[in-house]
Amino acid sequence: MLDSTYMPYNPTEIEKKWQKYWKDQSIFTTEDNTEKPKKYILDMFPYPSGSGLHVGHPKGYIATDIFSRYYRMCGYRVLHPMGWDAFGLPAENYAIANKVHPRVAVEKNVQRFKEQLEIIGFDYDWDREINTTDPQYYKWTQWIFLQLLKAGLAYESHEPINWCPVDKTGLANEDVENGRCERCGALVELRPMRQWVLKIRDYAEKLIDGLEELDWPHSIKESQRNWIGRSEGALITFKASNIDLSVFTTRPDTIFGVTYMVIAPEHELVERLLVSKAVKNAEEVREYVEQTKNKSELQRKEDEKEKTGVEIKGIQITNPATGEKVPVFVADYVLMGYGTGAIMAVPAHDERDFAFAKKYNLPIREVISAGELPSIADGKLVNSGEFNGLPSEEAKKKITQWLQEKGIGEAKVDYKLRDWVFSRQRYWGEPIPIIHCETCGVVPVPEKDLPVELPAVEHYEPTGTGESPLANIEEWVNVSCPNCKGSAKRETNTMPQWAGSSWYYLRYMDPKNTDVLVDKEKEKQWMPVDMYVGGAEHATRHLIYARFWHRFLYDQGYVSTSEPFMRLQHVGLISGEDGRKMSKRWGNVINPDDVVHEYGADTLRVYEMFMGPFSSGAMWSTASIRGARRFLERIWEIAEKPINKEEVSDEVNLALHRTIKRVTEGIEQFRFNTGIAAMMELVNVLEKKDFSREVIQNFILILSPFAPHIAEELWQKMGNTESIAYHPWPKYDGKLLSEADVTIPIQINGKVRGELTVAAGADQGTVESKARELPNVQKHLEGKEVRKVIYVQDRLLNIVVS
RNA sequence: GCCGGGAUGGCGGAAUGGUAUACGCGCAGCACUUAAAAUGCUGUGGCCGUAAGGCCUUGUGGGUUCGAGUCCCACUCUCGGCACCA
Repeated sequence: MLDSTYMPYNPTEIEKKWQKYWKDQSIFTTEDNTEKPKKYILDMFPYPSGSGLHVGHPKGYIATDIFSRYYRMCGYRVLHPMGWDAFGLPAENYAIANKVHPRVAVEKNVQRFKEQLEIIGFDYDWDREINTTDPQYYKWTQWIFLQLLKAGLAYESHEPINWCPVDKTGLANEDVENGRCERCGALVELRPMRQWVLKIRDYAEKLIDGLEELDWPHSIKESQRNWIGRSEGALITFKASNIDLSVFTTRPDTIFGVTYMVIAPEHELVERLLVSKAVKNAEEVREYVEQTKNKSELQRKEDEKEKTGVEIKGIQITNPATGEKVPVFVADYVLMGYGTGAIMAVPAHDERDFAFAKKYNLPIREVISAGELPSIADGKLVNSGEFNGLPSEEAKKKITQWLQEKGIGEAKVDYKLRDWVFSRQRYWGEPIPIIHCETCGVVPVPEKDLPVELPAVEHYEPTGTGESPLANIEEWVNVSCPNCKGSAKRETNTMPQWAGSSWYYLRYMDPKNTDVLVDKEKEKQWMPVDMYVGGAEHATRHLIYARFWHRFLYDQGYVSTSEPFMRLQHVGLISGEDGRKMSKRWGNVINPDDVVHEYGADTLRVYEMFMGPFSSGAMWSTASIRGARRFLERIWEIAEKPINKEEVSDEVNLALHRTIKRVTEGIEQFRFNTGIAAMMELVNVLEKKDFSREVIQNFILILSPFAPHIAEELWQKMGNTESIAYHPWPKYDGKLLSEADVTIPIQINGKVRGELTVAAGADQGTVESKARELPNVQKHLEGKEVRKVIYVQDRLLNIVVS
């Protein structure tokens, strides 16, 4: 019978109690003690949308919470902060839809998010909370932009860019998915516009090389490599009497197969040729160029199958390899955005050129022997003069060298990565700190005048004209030039949502000291981030942009590490019970507040970590969450059991140490599901066996990162007066584990016919003779000849018979 | 099309080349209850068998090995990323 002090498990009560205790006692204030080793554990900070959190959002935060609590107990000083990525279109659109100022909406949403996070019992140091929309924060976002400008990495461009007609703003390449706006799904148009652009391409090589040293998921590294898209090839200049045409190719070995050339319609050379009078069909060409201009990116992609183009008659270019004169086409299957915007066409060895050549009856000359045409594979060269017989690989080098000697070619590495279109024609973002002066031109705002604050306005809806709503605020726009004091206007474009998140991890190290980007000492104490956790959708946006800015700041000497995030883990999405993405639209949203009220925060935490591998997606299951609650209730009951023994049985002790090992490894490797399974197995043992005080104490310690409230409560009930959060993590006894008896299978011809429990390290003779005594083994050996005996110590015995 | 994952009971999933199906959910039977819920106990991959035990089983087909979910080859399906990228 349970004694009179027995209380049933009541999470509502104890969770409130411990959350208040942690707050009142500042338990999770970041430690300054630099004697301790550090761990910087970071979540991708959310942006506070109007709809609040659903149960999928906290999954990553639960993981970093467990991770940080674990390392704190292991004696590390831990930095585990949280903040708000509050600029950007969603916040602004929400504000417009609900007719409130974005600042007001953000404040309200932050409040709501914070409440939702707090009831889950996270160990965030809220003294370090940051918000990208705080002028003291974005002052430094603007400052970084000025440093990029100073370093020649920011420039104004008037090239056509992606324009979203619904969101009424320009977009970066990364914001376009299959020709549609990533955010709203509208078809993206091409618009020539004045834009601020960052030269991320200059960092392509460094961004690829830097991936080497990172402990990131393979898939993310591959995505980034893919996105940056490095290819090695040659830059070759083709000459005609009046023009030079420069092309990039990865297949210089096919140069003898060039039978025509193609220029993208947007190529500036087209216009130059048309005015030169050498062109006989200028009208026709001009018409084609006009036609393609009106095609959107998407239309161009849809037209993929049917290649179109028009020959520029009267112009011929000499193939330097053959000496042959070849025609020149304008065709939109050649993109202005990659390489030089012009290609040497090798129809025999390129599928696109092949299709085009077929359609326009152009010669197709095989120069690589590699099967049926068009063949894109490497092979041996044919029809290639002195290079005949060489394999492609070697020919690429030799031909490039030969072209170089002739002064018309060189080896060249090119990238798919586009420069970063950095301006948005919207209100809710960091103003770009630039002043346009009538006499001095582009003038950076002096650093002492930062931040350039976003003015308070009544109307912040997008204008749709390609100008930011800020352009209408005359008293803000009109300023005097910092150089000549003459009349000047502010830049009215704002920065993209990704700006503030490209350096926020630096601000957490010293959030109050906004006089510097980051304190040098503090930066050295904490960087790099040891564990970064967030969604996979950021693979080619945030994670590339942040690496780019960080690498730039490193090159400029502002930070001490070349990479910001050493280890990265992905959160797998939680979908609704119907298997669909959790969304209002499907009515399948599960609110974490409701789960906490019904089952408790500890149950939510344990359940989400137990659902499956951390980076895999999982479906929410209201039926399954009961299992997590039962697990905690059983622990509660076990802790109520009177302690009968101070001496521990070997069996229980072994079970405990096995569990400590598995939980320890589970946390370090982000395999929380198997860690929890290990603890469940221990519960199964402790329910049936007597155990000492030490056993249950150690169990509560390893449970505490997962279910901190119940752990603190039980810890206190056992007479401890200090928070469990800083109690040393138990160590498992490796010797105990390796010396324990082992049960090994006895196989005959690889089939299990029995098992034996023997002392660890038992020798073959002992095991074999014991095995031969087993009746079932004898039965299977009868009348058979033993050919071979395989013995793996502590693992198995396999008798091979014929 | 190219690049990268993945496929294990009714379900989520576990397994350094060494007893496949741990742990949980669900389900069934039993106990408690007037009853239900909750809780506890027992069972739970398939087939044969009263049992002991046997045979089969990790998407498909081959291979390496004493031994393969795990390694190799070919394929099917599936999920992500990229895609007229020269």
